[in-house]
Formats: sequence, C-alpha cells, structure tokens
Amino acid sequence: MSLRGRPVRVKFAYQQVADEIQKQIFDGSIKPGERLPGEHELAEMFGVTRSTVREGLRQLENDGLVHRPSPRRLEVCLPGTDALTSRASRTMMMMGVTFRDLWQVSMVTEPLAAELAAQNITDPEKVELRAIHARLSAITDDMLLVSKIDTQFHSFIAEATKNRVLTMAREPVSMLLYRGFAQVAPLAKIALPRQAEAHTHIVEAICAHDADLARTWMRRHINDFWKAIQNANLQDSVPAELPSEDE
Amino acid sequence: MSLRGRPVRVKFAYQQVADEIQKQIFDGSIKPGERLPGEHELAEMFGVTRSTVREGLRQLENDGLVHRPSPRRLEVCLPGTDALTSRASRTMMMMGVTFRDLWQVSMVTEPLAAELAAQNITDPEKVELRAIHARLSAITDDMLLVSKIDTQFHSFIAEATKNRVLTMAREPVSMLLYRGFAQVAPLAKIALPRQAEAHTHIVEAICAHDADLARTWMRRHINDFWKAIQNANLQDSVPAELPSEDE
DNA sequence: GAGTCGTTTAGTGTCTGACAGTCCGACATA
DNA sequence: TATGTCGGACTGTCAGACACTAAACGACTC
Repeated sequence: MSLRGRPVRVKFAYQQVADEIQKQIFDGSIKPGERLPGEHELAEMFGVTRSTVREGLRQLENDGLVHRPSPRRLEVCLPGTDALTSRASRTMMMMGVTFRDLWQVSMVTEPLAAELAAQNITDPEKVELRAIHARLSAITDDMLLVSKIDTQFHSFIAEATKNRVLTMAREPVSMLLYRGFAQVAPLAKIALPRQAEAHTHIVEAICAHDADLARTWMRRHINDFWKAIQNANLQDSVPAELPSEDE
Repeated sequence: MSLRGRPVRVKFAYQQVADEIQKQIFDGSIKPGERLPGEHELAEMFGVTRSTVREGLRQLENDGLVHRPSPRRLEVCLPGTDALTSRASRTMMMMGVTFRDLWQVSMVTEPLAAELAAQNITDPEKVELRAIHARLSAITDDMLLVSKIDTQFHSFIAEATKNRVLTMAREPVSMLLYRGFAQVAPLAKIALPRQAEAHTHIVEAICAHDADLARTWMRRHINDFWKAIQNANLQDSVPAELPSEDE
C-alpha cells in the first residue's frame, strides 16, 4: 500500500500574518491605495510582536502587494509587472540563457504583438507611437540611446495590444535583448537605415490597422536583429550585465 | 536652468545586508547548495543585530536565492522558476486577464515549443514523453485528471526544447489555462478523442524530429481548445481559483 | 563497520523593552 | 495662500532573553 504523507508545513507566525493580510487584500477588504495601520497597531491586532509583524510585512513588500513610498507610509497596491520582470530576467540570466533562446521567443511574441496592436491600438496611442518613432529616428550617433528607445518602442507596441499576458511574457525577454542590442549596437551602425525603414513600416501598418502587414514587418525586423547578433558572433553567449543603471 | 534632483534613497541596514549577500552569491563567492553561517554569526560579521539580519534574509528567501529546508538549514540556491510562475500567474489573475489573452499567447508559444522540441528532444525524453501520453490516453472519465496531465504534457514538451526563456514565458500561461481546462472539461468530454488524436500526432512528430508537422498539429490542438472555451462561452472571463490545491 | 538510538547543543522563532531619527499633520504666521 | 514651526507618532535598529526543536554527536547493538 502507499501511504500518502503530505508534508506538514509549520505555519510560523510571520507567515500567518502575511497570509492573513494578503487574504484581506485579495478578497477586497483592503483596497489598493489604502493605508495600512502602523506596525504597532498591527502587532496588537494579530497578537504578536512588532518584529514578527515586520517580517511578515517585508514579505508582502517583496511580493509587491504593499508599497512604502516613505518608511512612514505603508499602502496596499496591486502588484505591477516591474518587480516580476526584473526578477524574471535575473533568473534567466543566471540560468545562462543565450541570445538564441531570446531570439527564438521574440520571433513569435513580437510579430504577435504587432498583429494585436494593429487590431487594438487607440487613436491617442497612435500619436504616442509616432512620437516615439520620431524620437528614435532623430538619433543618429548615440547607439546606446537608440537601443534604449528601441526597447521602449517595442514595449509600447506590446501595451497597445491590451493583452497583459503578452506584455508580461515578453517584457523580461525584451529587457535582456536590450542588453544584447547595446552590445552589438556599436558594430551595427550600418544597419540603422534598415532598422529605421522597418520601424516606419511597422508604425504605419499598425496605425492603419493592417495586422498582417504589421506582423510581417515585425518579423523581418526581428530577423535583422538576429543577423546583427550573428555578425557579432553572440548567438550562444549570455547577456551581460550593463555597466551602470543611471537614468 | 534645470536643477536635476534625483530622489535620495536611503539604504537601510537590512537592505545592505541583503544586497551584500546577494552580491556574494552572484559573483560566486558562495556556491549554490552551500550553507550559510547562522544568524548570530552573520549579525556579527555585518555589525548589526540579529533582527536586522533576519529581515535581510527574509528578503533573500523571498527572492528565491536562499532556501530553508528546515529552520536550521539555510542554504544558497539558484532561483528556480516555481516561485516566479506562481507569482506571475497570480499577477495575471489579478490583472483580470481573459482566456482570450491566454489563448492568443499560447497560439504562438505552444507551436514554437513543439517545433523546438522536435529539434532538440533526446532519446530518454522521447520515452518519457510517450509515457506521459500513454498515461493520458488511459484516462477516460476523470476529466480533472485529464486536464492535469495535459498541462504536464505541454510543460514537458516545453522543457524538451532546452529553451529556458520559452519555458519560463509559457509556464504561468499554462498554469492559468489549466484552470480553464478544468472548467470546460466536463462539457468537453466529447472532444476527448479529437484531443487524443492530436496528442498522438504531436508525440510522433516530435519523436520523428519533424518540426513542421509538430508545429502544425500543436497549432490545431490549441485551436481545438479555444473552440471548447468558446462553446463554454468563457472567452472573456477570468480564470478562477481552483477549489482545492491538494497533493 | 554500518546502522540504530538517546543526548547534547547550537540556532531559530518569538518576545520584551528601548531609543534616536524622521516624517506627518496641524497649527501659527505673514 | 503659502511658508515656518512644533509636537507626536512611527519606523529602523538595537540589546537581551527564552522555549523549543532539529542537527550533530557519541553510545550502543548487530
């Protein structure tokens, strides 16, 4: 016979506190933006010490369920994607993903993004998309800035799809590719006109709600990027940390 | 003139502790699997109190960089994807993603997975894939179990691609779709033979390293699933929490 | 020697209590 | 209305303590 033994998980006090608060956030007892009571009060409510509450809060903070604009303010907030993307890309980096891996995925997500964006973009978004494109076109020398705005360009298209799943799935990939772009950029100055052309076509196709065309051009665009990576012989290398993270 | 004021960010002690340990993990000073000194010792090393160290450790624990099999053992570990996927799917759920969103993404990720799996699957993996398929085929009544094994089936294919980016990107999506599957399953019993057929073709194509065929069948398979969702009129609804999370 | 069984002990989880620095909100002032 | 001042509340950090448990250790059997 087989004895089914589920691991008895001991519930530590700080865990219970975190779970309880989390539950109240999920079921709507506490609404996003609302302030939480002070640690002292929380401690009294849960019948534990402030230290215990603190450890629980720290966990919620890491989960992105509460936010501390200043040490004094502790407010509930729905978890954004920021924390997730940075963690995801960090994990990918540590797992040793290669540019090839990133490219293979981008090769399907980016065209999809373009396609869906063409279907769902709003008029105000069109204006902004064109603005980003214009800003990108204006740069001719600072390749690092080019890669930065380019990443922004793609992210904006993804957001225009209104598909959060796609947004979340591609964001970490995009972040890592950005680093790759920054690495190959100096070598790829020659490809700039070609990139600009692709971008123009993508923007126009999306704004014209031509999903097929948008997808096609995006596909081409990503492929170009891949060729640049290959020229730099980076296919199987791992994205590196960027030197600085200043604005 | 423009006065540039970057927000002064105070580095709290527990943050510094966490950062320092994290840095030592990243640069390889501490290797995965190794044990960390006790809290008391760490406190002495960093010149802070145990409480402070604790808060820092809690953060690393949440990040998945250290692991506590029991309260006594504190060991370094490379962050797995488990914590990320559960967090990601939770976030998606709270953002109110619909089955349509999930399907749109799966429609590109799953065929890609099949394609790459066909290229990269190893012989031992073929055996296991067939085993999962057989296990799935044997079930005829328990639709909930079907959806569970089906999820496993797809995840296994994704792992066979050896592309960690794809694995990580699709896992949360798969998790949420699983819930959807569990919801429509009772209604979709009729579609079971069709699903079995698709699975068979997918398995054979992958094992024969026929990437195109694998992609095609996977595409068809996902489309079938979408039709089931439509029949249940769930396209724009949000995946619900499953009743229980036993074994 | 390998495996089993107590015993010891180090280390965690939690608590009490405290203090300095700081931020918030309100009040007063112009 | 906008600015200066002030008290109070609250956080981050500290020191020290205690119960309880799991890991390490040694004793004991085969």
